[in-house]
Amino acid sequence: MPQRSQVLLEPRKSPVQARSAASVDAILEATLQVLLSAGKERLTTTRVALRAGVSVGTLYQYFPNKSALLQAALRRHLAEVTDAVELVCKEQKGRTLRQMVTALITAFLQAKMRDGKASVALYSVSSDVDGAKIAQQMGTRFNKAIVRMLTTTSEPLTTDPQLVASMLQGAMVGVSRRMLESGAPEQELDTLRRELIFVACAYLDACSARLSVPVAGAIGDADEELSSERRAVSAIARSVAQERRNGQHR
Amino acid sequence: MPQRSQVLLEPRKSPVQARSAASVDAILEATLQVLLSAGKERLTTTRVALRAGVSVGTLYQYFPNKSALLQAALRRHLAEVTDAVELVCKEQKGRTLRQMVTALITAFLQAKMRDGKASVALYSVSSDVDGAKIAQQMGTRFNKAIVRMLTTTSEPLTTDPQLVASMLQGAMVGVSRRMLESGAPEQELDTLRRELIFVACAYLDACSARLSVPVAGAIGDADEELSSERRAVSAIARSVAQERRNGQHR
DNA sequence: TGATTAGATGAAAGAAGCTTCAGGTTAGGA
DNA sequence: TCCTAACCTGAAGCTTCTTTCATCTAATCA
Repeated sequence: MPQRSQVLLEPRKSPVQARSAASVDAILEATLQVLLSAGKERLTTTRVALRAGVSVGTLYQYFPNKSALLQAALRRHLAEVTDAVELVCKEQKGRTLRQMVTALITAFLQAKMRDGKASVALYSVSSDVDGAKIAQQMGTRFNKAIVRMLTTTSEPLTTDPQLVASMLQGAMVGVSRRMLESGAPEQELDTLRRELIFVACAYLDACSARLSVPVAGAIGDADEELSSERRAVSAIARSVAQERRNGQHR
Repeated sequence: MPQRSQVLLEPRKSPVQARSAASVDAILEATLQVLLSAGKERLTTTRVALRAGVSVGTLYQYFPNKSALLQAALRRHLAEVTDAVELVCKEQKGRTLRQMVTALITAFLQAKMRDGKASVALYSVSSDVDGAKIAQQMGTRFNKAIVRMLTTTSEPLTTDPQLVASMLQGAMVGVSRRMLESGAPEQELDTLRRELIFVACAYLDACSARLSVPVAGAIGDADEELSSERRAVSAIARSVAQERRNGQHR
């Protein structure tokens, strides 16, 4: 198995007639199915072709090698999730931070769970195949979308939006992955979703208050741990005042 | 390549004399080195043996197959991190929630970064090899340690500790993974660590206040998003009062 | 309808690495 | 010192999958 060093090559030949477009789609779909039913170990190009109702030769007409095939499948899946995220981020511009993260988290988890099994199956594939690179690309789009959204709020978000986005993204991806790999996703989903929103809200509340409070964390000898605690305290104090002003959101 | 369905088989033969124990260690060490220098694709049992200064035959005397070898290497690495976490969790019993998470996050990141490159390299391997199973085992130990720690606090943590632990763990693992795969871990490390602590503190503050506030989230028609927002608000309100009482922690 | 291009086929070549095993070497007790 | 068990060696067998390519069929257009 000559598995040579693969670059991210797209289809050798782009579909011109309708039937070939159908083939490409069937092959990609079959890839997922085989991954789910047979597992990564038993996924062979011949088997995928068989499942797709074509011959291996046809498969190799559109994908230069096995790696490219898996990449395409992975990219397709991740793109779905990322698209969903970008969409909500666009929709939520100008809203309150809480509305933003609530919508964001809900949309993310929904997209991710939409085909949760596929997600898990693809995790196992992403390590070959330069999956990290693809995941990172999506991660970047993800991140940028969040940042763009965050910067449209009228609330005083005094922390680097980039950093805030990293935290949110890390927590979301981390928790969802943990859930997916735990075997019983559906049951925990709603609990985890609510709690994740809660975490995000608590964090953002604290963020939008941080530096707004007079001096606090800037002065003094404080070791870093105390300093970070202080920041949180300030955050909370400030947040209450603001909450009172708003009354309600949405 | 007969890569047959592998169970988690440990060494075929346990080292009796000193030299063989040394061999096993050298082999495990070499596995990591080859993984780092050559990458997963080029990791062959022969190459590992060569690097370890033994012959393939010797390798197969202690590991029934390639898979078992990789499993052992992965397990060894994850155990280091988990051990570190269990240790801090034990040390921090009885302290304040903030002290707990500060120590926890610091220790976790330190252990994880201690050999960050190995972490990343092993990510790529964990998908073959039933790595998920191993990771999950460690995840469970991780989780239990946190829960045990959390339940020793005197502060009013009104949320299911299991759930809190899941959030903390998800966020920690998610953020650290994101960082490790970003390519430039060292630079972001400190910023992310501080912020992660900040997130955790904000969350815990909110948690320990949640239900302590009279009724709030229990009554009413509120759709779930508003409800979760309300909980956060309550949390914050309550937290301020408490902060004032304490003055300082640690 | 004939020519031309797109698309499909699948047997078989080739590769590459895992694993074995028959035979050598070393250590340590009697 | 001798013997036995532990340990080590590495060439070669074996398996399995990827990928090719010569050939065939279907669509499109003049």
